[in-house]
Amino acid sequence: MAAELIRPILTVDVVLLTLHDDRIHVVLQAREKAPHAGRLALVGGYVHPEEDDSTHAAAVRVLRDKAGLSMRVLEQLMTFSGGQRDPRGWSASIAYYTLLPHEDFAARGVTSLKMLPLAEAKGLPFDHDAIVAAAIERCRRRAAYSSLPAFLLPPEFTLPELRRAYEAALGRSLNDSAFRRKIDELRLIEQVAGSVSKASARPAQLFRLAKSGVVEFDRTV
Amino acid sequence: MAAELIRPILTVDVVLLTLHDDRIHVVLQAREKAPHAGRLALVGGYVHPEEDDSTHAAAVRVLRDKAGLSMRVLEQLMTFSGGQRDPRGWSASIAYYTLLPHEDFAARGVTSLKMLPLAEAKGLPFDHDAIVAAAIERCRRRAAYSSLPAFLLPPEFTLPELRRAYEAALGRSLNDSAFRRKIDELRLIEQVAGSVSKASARPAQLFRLAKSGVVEFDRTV
DNA sequence: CTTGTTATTTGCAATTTGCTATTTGAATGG
DNA sequence: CCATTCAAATAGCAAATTGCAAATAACAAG
Repeated sequence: MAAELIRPILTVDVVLLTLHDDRIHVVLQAREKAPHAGRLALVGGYVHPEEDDSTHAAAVRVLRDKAGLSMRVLEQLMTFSGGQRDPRGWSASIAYYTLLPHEDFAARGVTSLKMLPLAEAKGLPFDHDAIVAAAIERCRRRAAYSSLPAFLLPPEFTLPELRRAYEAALGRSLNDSAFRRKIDELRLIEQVAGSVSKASARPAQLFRLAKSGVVEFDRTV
Repeated sequence: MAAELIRPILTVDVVLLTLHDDRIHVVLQAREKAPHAGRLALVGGYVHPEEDDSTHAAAVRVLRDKAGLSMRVLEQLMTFSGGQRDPRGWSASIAYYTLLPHEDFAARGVTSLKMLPLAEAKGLPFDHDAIVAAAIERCRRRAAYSSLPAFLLPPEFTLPELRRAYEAALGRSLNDSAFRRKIDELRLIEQVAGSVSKASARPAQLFRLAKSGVVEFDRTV
C-alpha cells in the first residue's frame, strides 16, 4: 500500500518556559542548520527510532544534547502536523513543554539559548508560534489545579515566590492569604530550614514541594 | 544522516466514547487486517500524507471510511510511541477522542462496531488499553470545567439527562439543584420548544447547547 | 529605639455550595 | 372530574469557602 511507503518526517520540539521579573519567558535556540539556519526556534530535532524508546525519550535526548539540560518535568503538549509546516516535507512534530528555574538556564554555558518575554517570541519559524501559544495556554489552565508553577522555581522557595509563580502562570493576581490557606490545605509543600531575606524586611520561610512530580488537585488554586 | 532515512510508522487511533445506561462505554471495531486481525481495537489507520492535511484530517477520514461516522467533536488526546507497541516496527500513533450520542452509533449499519462498558474494554491489542485509559482520564478532568459531557447526548436534551451525562463523565454524583444553578449561571444552554415525558411524571424541558463547540469555563461544575 | 518594609496571621463579611423541603405539571385511576 | 403519584423544577437556609483588610511579627537601617 502506497501509504506505507511514504512515511512522514517525525520530530520533537520542546517549549522551555521560565520565570524572569515575575513574567513567563520562552527559551529559544538559534538553529544550526537549514531550514531557517541561524534563526531562533524551539529546541527540537528528529526522532531517532534506533536509539529513542519513545518520543519522550527523544525529547530528553534533544534537550541534553542540544541544550545541555535535564528537566524535572517534561510533559507532552500535543502533536502538530501537516505538509506546510516544514519545507522538508510532510511532517509531524510531537511538542513537549517544560518549566525550568531561571537559574538552571542562566548557569549553563550554552550561549545559543536565548530567553525572550512572551511578547517578543513571535514570528518564529515553522509553526513554532502556534506551538508556543498552545504551551502557554496549557500551562495557564494546568496552573489552576496543579503544582506545575512550582517548577518555575528552584527546589527551595518562599511562599511569596510561589505565589508570584502562580500569578505569572495564571496571568492574574491572587489574594495572598487565600493562597496561603489553599496551599496549606493541599499539603503541597513542606518547610525546610532556612529563610530568605529581601532588602530590609521580615525574611520569608523556605519550603520545598512535598512530592517530586507535578501533583494535580481537584480544587482550583 | 541515518536518522532521516529511518522513518517510523505514523498512525491515528480514535477513542469513541458514548453513554449507555448512564455509564461511559467505548466503541471498538474488529480489525480487518493483521496484526491482530479480528480482534476488537480502537478505530485507527495509517496517516496518508498525500491526502491528509494533518493528523486531525487523517482521523476524520478514518472515522468516515472505516466507521461511517462524522463527529461534532474530535479532540487530540496525545501521541503514543515506541518500538514495542506495534509488531510492524517503531511507530507513533496520534490518539484522538470523541464523544457521540448513543443514537448516532446505534443508527448506523456498521456491524463491525461494538460498544463495551469500560470494565470489559480490557486486554486490547497494541497499547490500546493505555490509550483508552488516557482518554477516560482526560474526559473526566475536562468534564469538570467544560461542556464536553453534553456531546454524549443528542443535540436536544433535558437537564436531568445532562446531569447524568456529567455524572457519568465525572464518575461521581452531583447535587441536582446546585448543578442547575451552575449550568444556568454559565449560560451554557438555551431552551428549545418541546419537552420529554417519562413514565407518568412532570415532563422535562428540552435544551440545546448555546454554542456549537466545546466551551471551557473557569469555574468547576 | 524608631521607622520602613515585607512576611504571616487573624477576623469577619460576602459569596458559594450542599441539602432539604416545597411547588409544579402531567399521567393514572377511581 | 378530582385525588394520587411521580419526577421536574424551585426556593430557602445552614455550612463551607473565599475575599478583604486590619493586626502582628521579624529584620535592617538610621
